Amino acid sequence: MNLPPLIQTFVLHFGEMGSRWGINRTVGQIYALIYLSEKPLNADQLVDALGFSRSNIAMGIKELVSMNLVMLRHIPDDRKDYYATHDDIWEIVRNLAEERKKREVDPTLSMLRSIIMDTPVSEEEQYAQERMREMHDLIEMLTQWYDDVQKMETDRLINLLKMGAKIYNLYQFKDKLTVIPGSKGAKKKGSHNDGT
Amino acid sequence: MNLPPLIQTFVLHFGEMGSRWGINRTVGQIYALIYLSEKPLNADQLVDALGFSRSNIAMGIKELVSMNLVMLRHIPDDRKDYYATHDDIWEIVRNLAEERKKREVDPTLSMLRSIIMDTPVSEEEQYAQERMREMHDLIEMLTQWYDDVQKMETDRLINLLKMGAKIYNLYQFKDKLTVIPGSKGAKKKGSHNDGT
DNA sequence: TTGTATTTTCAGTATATACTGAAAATTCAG
DNA sequence: CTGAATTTTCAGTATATACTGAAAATACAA
Repeated sequence: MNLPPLIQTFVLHFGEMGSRWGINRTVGQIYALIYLSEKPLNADQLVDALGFSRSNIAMGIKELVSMNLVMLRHIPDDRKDYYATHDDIWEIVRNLAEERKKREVDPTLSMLRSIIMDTPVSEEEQYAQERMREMHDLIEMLTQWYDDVQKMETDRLINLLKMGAKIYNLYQFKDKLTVIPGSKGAKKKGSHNDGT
Repeated sequence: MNLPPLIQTFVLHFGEMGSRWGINRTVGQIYALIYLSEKPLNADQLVDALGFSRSNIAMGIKELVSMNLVMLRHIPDDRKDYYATHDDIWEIVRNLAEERKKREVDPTLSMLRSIIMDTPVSEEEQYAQERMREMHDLIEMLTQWYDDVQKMETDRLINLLKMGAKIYNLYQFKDKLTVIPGSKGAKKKGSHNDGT
């Protein structure tokens, strides 16, 4: 590996963290390097820069493409495949979240759904099923929230994040608020939907 | 392994999902079984139920305790150590989130912090550093939001989640809202803090 | 103390995952 | 078509991680 020091530090870090994020070292390093590169990169450039075998790089790229974390690009008069990340880092976060949900949450949710349909045959199973139902309801609530947020445009989302917990201070007074007469599109007191 | 079918399905699922969640099979199964059990369990009961070696169970318990996912309990007139999960599932979610942040986010954030202090020596490094700064700012925004939310009491948090994206509809009208005179503790129009 | 119950550690082994090189498949210019 | 450039596949090998059994450490009743 022969990279500028700043870039090398970042690339190695992503390689090491890979295992904690559910990807392997190669995939982590490939992603890091593409993320930092202004221009799309091809497989040979990745081989040269990172020192993995051609086949390992190919597999890594394949995984990243399937996760929607890197995109195939073509350069005029060049037969090679080039790869780039999204320019918009928020798009990256959305894809990451989507990927994790698919891999880490959805299978559990469907397992829970089916299991809480079954009839418990003992005291012990009855308690266990109750615990599973709690978990199921909680995950469903969180994923519902996630779906709502996932739909928001980036700038709205940023505003919401910046508000942080303060948003709740607004929320808790919702029944005490009213609208200045004449404000276009504003809701009347009591006409809100509390989401239950 | 000899468990009631409902429980066995759940336990095996947690074992399989373990790798995707950054824990191993043993740890996943141990956690699942303790979570479903009404009473605290000791290491021998876990060995009998799951069929792993005593030492493997001990290591698994140790890891779960260090993650704050299971707690040591003692039963009168019994020298054995018993373990239980939190009754409150929201407490579990908080601990899980905290653990993931520590393992998956904090190291990257500190790497980024130090690297964006350095002086880039080339065009290439300059672009890379800009990308890193974007990532740093985004992660910092997300963790700030997370810290805010982490501090909230459970019932407030649930209300907030149930509101989902609808909260933003309230937020965007904040400047058009006023307070019914006499409402205790309510804020006046324009007196809010927009978090910037 | 001593002896027994219990937990923890750790070197060795098994299993799972990552990685490679060679060969096969695909793509596309001529 | 043909054949060179390029990508993909996959069996074999290397590396990393999980797991075990035996031995050491700890806890505590007598």
